[in-house]
Amino acid sequence: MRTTLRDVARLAGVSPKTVSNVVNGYLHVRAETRVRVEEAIVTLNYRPNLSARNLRRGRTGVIALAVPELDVPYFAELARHLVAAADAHGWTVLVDQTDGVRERERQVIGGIRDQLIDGLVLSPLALTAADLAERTDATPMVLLGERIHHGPADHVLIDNVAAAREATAHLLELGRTRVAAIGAQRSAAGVTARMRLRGYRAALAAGGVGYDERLVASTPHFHRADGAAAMAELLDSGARPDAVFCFSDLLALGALRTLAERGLRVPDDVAVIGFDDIEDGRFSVPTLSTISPDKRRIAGCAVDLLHRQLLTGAAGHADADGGPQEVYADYRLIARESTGASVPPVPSLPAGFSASVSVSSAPSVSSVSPVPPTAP
Amino acid sequence: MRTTLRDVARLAGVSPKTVSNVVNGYLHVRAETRVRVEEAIVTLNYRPNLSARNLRRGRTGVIALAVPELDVPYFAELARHLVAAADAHGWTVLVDQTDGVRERERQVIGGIRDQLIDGLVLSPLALTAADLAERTDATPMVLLGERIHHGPADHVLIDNVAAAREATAHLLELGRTRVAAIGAQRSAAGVTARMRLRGYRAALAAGGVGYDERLVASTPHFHRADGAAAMAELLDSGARPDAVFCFSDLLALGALRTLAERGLRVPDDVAVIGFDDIEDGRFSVPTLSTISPDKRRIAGCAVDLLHRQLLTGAAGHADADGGPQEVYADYRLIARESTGASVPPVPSLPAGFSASVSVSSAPSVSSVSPVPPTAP
DNA sequence: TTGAAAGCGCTAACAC
DNA sequence: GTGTTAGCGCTTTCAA
Repeated sequence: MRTTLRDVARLAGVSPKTVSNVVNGYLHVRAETRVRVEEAIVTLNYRPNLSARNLRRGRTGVIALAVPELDVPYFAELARHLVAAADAHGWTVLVDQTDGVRERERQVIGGIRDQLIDGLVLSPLALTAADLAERTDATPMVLLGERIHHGPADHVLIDNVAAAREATAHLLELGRTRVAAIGAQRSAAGVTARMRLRGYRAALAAGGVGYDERLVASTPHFHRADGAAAMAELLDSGARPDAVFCFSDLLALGALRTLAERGLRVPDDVAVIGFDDIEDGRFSVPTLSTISPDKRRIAGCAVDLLHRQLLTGAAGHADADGGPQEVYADYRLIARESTGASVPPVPSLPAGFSASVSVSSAPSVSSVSPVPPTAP
Repeated sequence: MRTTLRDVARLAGVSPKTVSNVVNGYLHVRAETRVRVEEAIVTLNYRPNLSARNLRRGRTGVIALAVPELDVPYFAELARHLVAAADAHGWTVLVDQTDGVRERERQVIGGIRDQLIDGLVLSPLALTAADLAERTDATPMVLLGERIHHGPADHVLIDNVAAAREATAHLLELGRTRVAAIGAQRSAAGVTARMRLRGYRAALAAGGVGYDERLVASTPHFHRADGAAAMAELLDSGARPDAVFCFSDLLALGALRTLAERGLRVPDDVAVIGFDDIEDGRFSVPTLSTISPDKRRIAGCAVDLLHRQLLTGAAGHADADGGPQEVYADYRLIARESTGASVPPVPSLPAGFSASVSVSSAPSVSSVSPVPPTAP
C-alpha cells in the first residue's frame, strides 16, 4: 500500500493537518516540527496523492492542448512552447489530437475531460461558431488561430491578412508578375486559407497586378503532398507562374520538391515563399523564405489568458474586460534563398536561432492589441 | 456549483449507487430506471468528476509520454502514434518534455506525477542504469530505445546494430569505398549512437573495407544543424567521403544542405542515407534513403506492455514472464534518391503513405522476439 | 502553532 | 435490481 499523509503524521507524532501544512509550504509551523515531519516524509518516501488533492481543491494542475496533428511541425513546435509556458505556471500539458475532425473538436470543447483539466487550448480546424455557442462546459478555454474570429472565446492569433499581403508583396518586389497561390480552400474549415487569400489579393491589387484565378490552387490540407500536387497542377495548367506564395511551409516544401523534379530553378525560374517558419525550411535546398509567427509568444499568451480566466472565474473569456480577448501576436517576414536572399553560412547554432536575414518586420503590430491591425 | 451524482439521483428518484451503475454501464439495471436516470443526466448536464472517480478507483486513465523534444519529427511522429494507441485503451496521454536533461528524466521516473498517471512511457537520453536501479516508484513504466539495454524495465526497441549494418551495406553495394558516418557520440548518453557505430563498422568489415577514423564525425545532438556542421567538417578535413551514413534523418538533412552548398551532387558525388524515416525525407531534394523503424508498432507495443504491467501488478516489468520484457520492433531499409533510387512520381496520397521504393526489408525480425536478433 | 472533525464526489461491499 | 454504509487521501473550517 502507498503511504498516506496519515502514515507520515503517525510517524512524526503530529496531526494530518500539520503534515499538510508542511507539504504545502505553510509558513507558521515550528521549525522543529517541520524537520520531524520532513524526516518522516523522506523515511516513508511519501508523495501526496494528486487525485485526492485535486478532488479537495477543485483544480488539477493540468491543461489540455488540442491540435489537429501532433506531427505537423508547426503544431509540434507550438506544443513545445506551450509545454514550456505551462510549466512556468506549474501546469502539466495533456495532449489531444483531433485530426481536424469536427466531432472530435466538439467533444473537446464539450468537456470530455473537464474536471480533469483546469483549462483548454484548442487549435480548431472544423469547429463552427454554432458549435461554440452551444458550449455549456465552463472550463476556461483559449482558441488559437483565426477559425472563429468573433466567437465567444478568448483568441490568440496573428494578422493573417497583413502577413499574407507582405509575403505576396515580397514576391512582387522581386519583379515577378505571375504570382501563384497554393493552399486556397473552399470548405467551411478554410477560414485561415481565406484570410491568406485575401492578403494575397490585396497585395496584387496594391502592386497593380491583375488577379488571375488560374494561378490559385486549392488544396484539401496544408501538407507536403498537397503542395507537391498543387505545384504540378499549376505547371501543367499552362498558367506559367514565376513565383508562388504557399499558405504553409509544408505546402512550400512540397512545391519545391515538384519544381526540382521538373528541373525548374528556385528562385530564378520560380520564387517561393511559405508560411509558419518551421525548422525544416532553414535547411531545405534551397532554404525557404517564410512568414514567421512568434510561436513562443502565441503559446505564452494562450497560457496567460487561461490563467486570467481562472482568476476571474470566467469561462471562455475574461468578463472583467467586457468580453472575449483577442490577442494579436507578432510575425515577421524572413527572406531566404527561395526568394533570392544570399546564402548564409550553415549555422552551427542550436535550433531556434535563425541564421537567416530578416528583410522586413511587421509594421509595429502590438502583441496585445485588442483590434486587428488590418483595416476592416 | 457543478452537478454531482447525488443531484442526478435526487432528480431521478433513485439512489446514488444506481446512477453510478448507469454511468458505468452496469448491466443489471431495469430499463425503465436506466431511462429515468439518463434523462436526469441530460437535464442537469451531469458529467462525472474524474478526480473523485480516480481517487476511488485508484486509477486515472492517463499515461505520460516523456520525450526529449516534442518538435523533433521522430518524437512528434511517435507521439502521434502513441496518442492513437493509448486512445484504443481508453487512456489519455500527458506529455512531458525532458530536453534530454538527466535530472528531468530522473524526476520523471521518480514519480513526479505518479498517482496522476497509470503508466509512463519514457524515451531516455541521459538516464543511467544506476538512476533506474534507484527508482522506488511503482508506476508501470516502459522504456523506448536502446539507452539502458539490460536495465530493470520493459523495453521497446529496434535492433540498431543490424539496422545500421544494413544501411552501411546499402552504401557499399553502390560501390562506394569511402563511407563516412555522422552522429558518433562519446558521452555516456550516446548508447544509441554507439550501437549504430558498431553496425557501421561491422558492415565495413564484412565488405572488406578498412575502418578510417577520419571518416567518423561526432555530433553533440542529432539535429539538422549538427549534421550540416559535421558534413562541412568532413569535407574540409580532406577525408573525401563518397557516401555518408547519418545516424538520424535530421543529421542527413543537414548534411544534404551542406553538400548542396558545396555544389556536390547527391548521390553522384556523395550518397547519403539517414535513420528514422521522418516525413521530411520523402520530400527533400533529393529524397532521403533511410532506415524506417515501425513507429506505429513501437507505440502499440509500449502501450500493450503498460497494460500488461497494470494487469500483473508489476512495476516496470512483467514478472509473470520472469523479468523485464524486451520487445524488438521491425524496421526496413527504404532506398530513395539520395542513394540512387529512381524518382517516384510525386505522391498525392495523404501523408503517411510512402510513395518510395522499398529495396530491402529486415531479415525476418520478429517484433516480439525476446532476444535481439543481432549476434552477441 | 497545532489538532479534531467534516466532507470533496465517487464507487465497492454488502444488504435488502 | 436497488439502496445503505463506508471510505479513497486530502484540505479546510474552526477550536484549542
